[in-house]
Amino acid sequence: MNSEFEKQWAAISRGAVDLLPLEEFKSRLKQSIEKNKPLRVKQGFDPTAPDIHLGHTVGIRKLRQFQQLGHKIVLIIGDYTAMVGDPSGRSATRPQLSYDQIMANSETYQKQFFKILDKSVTEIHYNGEWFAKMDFKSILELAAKFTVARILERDDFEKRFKSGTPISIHEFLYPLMQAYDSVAIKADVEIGATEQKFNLLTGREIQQDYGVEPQVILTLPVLVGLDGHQRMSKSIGNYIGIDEPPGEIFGKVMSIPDSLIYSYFELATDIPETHLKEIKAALESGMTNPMNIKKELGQTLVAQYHDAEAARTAREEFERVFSRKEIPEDVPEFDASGYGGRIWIVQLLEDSHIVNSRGEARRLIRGGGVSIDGVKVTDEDLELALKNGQMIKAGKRRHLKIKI
RNA sequence: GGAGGGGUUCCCGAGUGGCCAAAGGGAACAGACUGUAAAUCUGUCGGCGAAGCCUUCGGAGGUUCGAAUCCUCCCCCCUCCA
Repeated sequence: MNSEFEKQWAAISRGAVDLLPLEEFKSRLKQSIEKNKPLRVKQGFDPTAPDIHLGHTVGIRKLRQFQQLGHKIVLIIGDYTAMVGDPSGRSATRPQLSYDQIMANSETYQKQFFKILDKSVTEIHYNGEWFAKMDFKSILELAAKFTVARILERDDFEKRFKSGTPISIHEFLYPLMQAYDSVAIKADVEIGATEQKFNLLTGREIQQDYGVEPQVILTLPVLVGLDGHQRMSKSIGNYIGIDEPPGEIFGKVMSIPDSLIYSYFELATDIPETHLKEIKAALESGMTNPMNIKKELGQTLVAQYHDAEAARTAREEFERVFSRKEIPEDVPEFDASGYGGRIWIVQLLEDSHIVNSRGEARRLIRGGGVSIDGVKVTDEDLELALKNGQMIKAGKRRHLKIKI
């Protein structure tokens, strides 16, 4: 029994930043093992965008570990909280989404969750299940359980308040809603990123107010996005979606700053501990070209969300197109048969939607970014004699094959 | 309700009558280089076959030869007081 606890504790605490309150957490786990009663482990996701990205997977992968240890995972799809938008870590109010948009997103969310989690043993709830039924009186009761001073303890609110950035009342409700989710599903454990700590702890207090045994909490590091500074987020656009095509995932991985390589391995992949150590050593020694380690990261992630074959292809494709500057495998064709054999290059770029405007086409040409069959275009007035199979390249990623 | 301060291009932010398609930074895109769609450096960064013209500085009117800049009304945000 004791060794079972040690085993579980090691798995659970790996990679975690905070386990609070620590002793309570341990005893809850012990009890669960002794009584053979799985812990109810909760995490909420607001379907504010159609994609689950690598940042989400940090938590989801932790959930899977719990699941593999036999605990009960309870996913909350925050259809109601999404209408507020979690202000955590944000410096401005989120735009409010329409309900239809939210529902459409939650569809894709569910599909993507179960790329990682085992659907058959996962409990899933929309928080609209309870919030839609709440009347105003119940909302007042909930709101009365917390004070403005307490909520202003939260760093992001405090900053906004002090700097005079608007905070709407409904944003104050967010932590209470998330906390109430824990009441509704009787969570034993709630997990989230470190920036969620306040919300998670609020859950404890509100649960007690409603006579439910308070949850313990587990926080995980925030995954930094492609830009290397801000947290990975859909709204910032610095993310890798797990549903993206192999080439996209691989390419985006290659675009992260070298400094992020290790944390991506640590937080977003399944590689064993021993290999993780090797990677750390390799990065620190400077003996290995970080590019190669990054390629391995890209391949690992593609394999994780597609398969090993796709990963290999993505890598080969990347090496072909970007390292050797050759032509990619699949180039979109453009039917240019209607031009009578000749076309102004700028017009061609615009008509094929490879650029957004003629101005952009001109600029690209001036900057030396356009080539035809490998020959750089220097004249923006060029009247191109069209040939079947001609390859047009605009910038490093946009290719076009002429079809007549 | 009162007093004051604001709303500028994707974002932040400068600009208070012509030199403003609007400084600077960020993002983005491109080029060079390379060890990568890293880093670094350089360039571009509203639209138009490019000449000038058109659209843009919260909205609608107005003053003026000329308005992001001045006036009027309206909308929105912030601060302090009540």
